[in-house]
Amino acid sequence: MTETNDQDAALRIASGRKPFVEPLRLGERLREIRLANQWTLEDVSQRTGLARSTLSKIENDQISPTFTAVQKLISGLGIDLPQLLSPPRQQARTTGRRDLTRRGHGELHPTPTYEHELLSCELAQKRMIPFKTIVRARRFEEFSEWVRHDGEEFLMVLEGEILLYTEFYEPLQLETGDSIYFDSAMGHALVSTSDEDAVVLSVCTRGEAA
Amino acid sequence: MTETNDQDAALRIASGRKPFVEPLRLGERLREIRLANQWTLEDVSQRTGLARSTLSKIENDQISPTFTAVQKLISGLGIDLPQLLSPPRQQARTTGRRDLTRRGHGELHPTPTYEHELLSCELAQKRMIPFKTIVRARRFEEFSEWVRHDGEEFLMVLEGEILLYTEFYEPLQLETGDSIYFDSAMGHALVSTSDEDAVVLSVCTRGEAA
DNA sequence: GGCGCGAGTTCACTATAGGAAACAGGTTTT
DNA sequence: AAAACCTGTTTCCTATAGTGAACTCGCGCC
Repeated sequence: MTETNDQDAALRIASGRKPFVEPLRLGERLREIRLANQWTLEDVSQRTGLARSTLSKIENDQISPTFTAVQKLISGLGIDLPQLLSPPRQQARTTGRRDLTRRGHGELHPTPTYEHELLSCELAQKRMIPFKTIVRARRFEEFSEWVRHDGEEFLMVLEGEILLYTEFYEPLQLETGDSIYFDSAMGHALVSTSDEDAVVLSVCTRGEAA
Repeated sequence: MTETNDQDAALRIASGRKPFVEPLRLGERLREIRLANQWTLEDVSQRTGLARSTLSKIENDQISPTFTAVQKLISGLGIDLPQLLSPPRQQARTTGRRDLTRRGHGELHPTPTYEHELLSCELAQKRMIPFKTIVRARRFEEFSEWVRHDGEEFLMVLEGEILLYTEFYEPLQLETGDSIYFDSAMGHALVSTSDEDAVVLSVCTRGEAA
C-alpha cells in the first residue's frame, strides 16, 4: 500500500525533521465519529456526497482520501479538521476535573471600582476564568485608564443595570439579563446605573498559544 | 439516525457551520510558505519527497493533493495542519469586535430535555460559546446518553435548582447562584429539582488547534 | 550573439482514488 | 423459510493524482 520509500525517509531524517510521519489513523477516527452518531455509511454518503464504497475504503485505510474528499467530509459532517484529526490524543486526557463554587464562596478581590469574586479558583489549568463582579463605580471618571487584557470576554448582567464603556463604541446600556461578548484587548469599563450596585458575571479566555 | 446530543448540536450551530464550501486556497498558502522561506520547488521536493511537478500543480490548484501528500507536506516543512490551512493568519488581532444580546433575544434551540438560547451568535470566530438553558428534564432517565463534548464548561445556576449528574462523581445539588467548572468531555446531564424549570448559564470553550 | 544554468511549467505515463454495481452477511417481513 | 431489506465490503472501471523527463523562460557570462 502506501509505502514510504526509503529515500524519502533518508532525506527527511537528513534534513533534521522529525522522522515520524505520524500514523494519523484518519479512517479509524472517521468510523469513530460515524458510530458515535449512529450513522450508517449510507447516511454519511448522503451527507457528504461521497460514495458508500469510498467511505468504506477510507475507514479501512485502503485509500488515502483526496483533500477535496476530506473537505466534503468535514463540511458534510459539520466538524472541523482538528476535530477529525485530534481524537487519539484527546482520548488520552480523559480528564474529569470539576470545581464547585457555592454562591458567595468565591475568592474576593476588592478594588475601588469593582468587587470581584473569583469562581472555580481551585482548578489550576483552565481555559476560562469566570468571576462575579459587584460594580461599585458610578462614573466613568473613576477609572484611571481602560481595563484591557488579551483574549475575549463574555459578560451577563445578573442584577441591576450598567453602562458599558468601550474604546471603539459608544457607551452601551445593559439591563438585567442582557449579555455581551467582546474582544477584551479593546479597552472597557463598567459603571452601575441602577440604585443598587449592579452585579455581573464575566468569563474571560485565558492566554493562548498565539 | 439520532441527532447528536443537544449540546453538541448547539456547539456545532454556534460554530458558524454554514453551508460554506470554503474555497481553501491551499495551493496559494503553500506557495506563501515556500516563498517566505525562500525555498525553491526543488528544495521543497527534497524535504517532502513529493515531485517538483506535483508541488507545482498543487500550488496552481491544478490538482487536489492526497491526504498522504498533505502529510508529507506538513511533516516535511515542519508545520502543522492548521498552519497550512489558516492562510488569512489570525495575525489581524487587536480587534475590537463585540456582540450584544438583549435578554431573551438569543437564538433558540429547543430539545426534549433542554431549551437552549444561544447568546452572542453574531460573532463567528470566538473562543467561547455562551448560552442560557432552561432545564426541562426532571429525571436522569430522560437522557438517552451522556452529554459530552471536547473542552471545558463553566455553568452558573440563574434560577431554580438543579441536580448535576456527572460520569465520575456523585450527583451534585446546585442552588441558585452556585457555579461549577468542569471538563466537558466527562459525561454530564442536568435535571431541574425546583418547582419551576431551572435556568442556567453555560459557557463552553471552543475546539482548539490541537 | 551563443551558451549554460537554475527557476517553474507542461507532457506522457503509471499509480491510485472515487463511483456504480455486484456481493456477502444479518435482520426483518410475510 | 424464502423473500425483501440493510449494512458494509469487494469488484471492476474511469477519473485523476503523482512522477520523471522534456520543455520554457529568464539571467548571467565570456
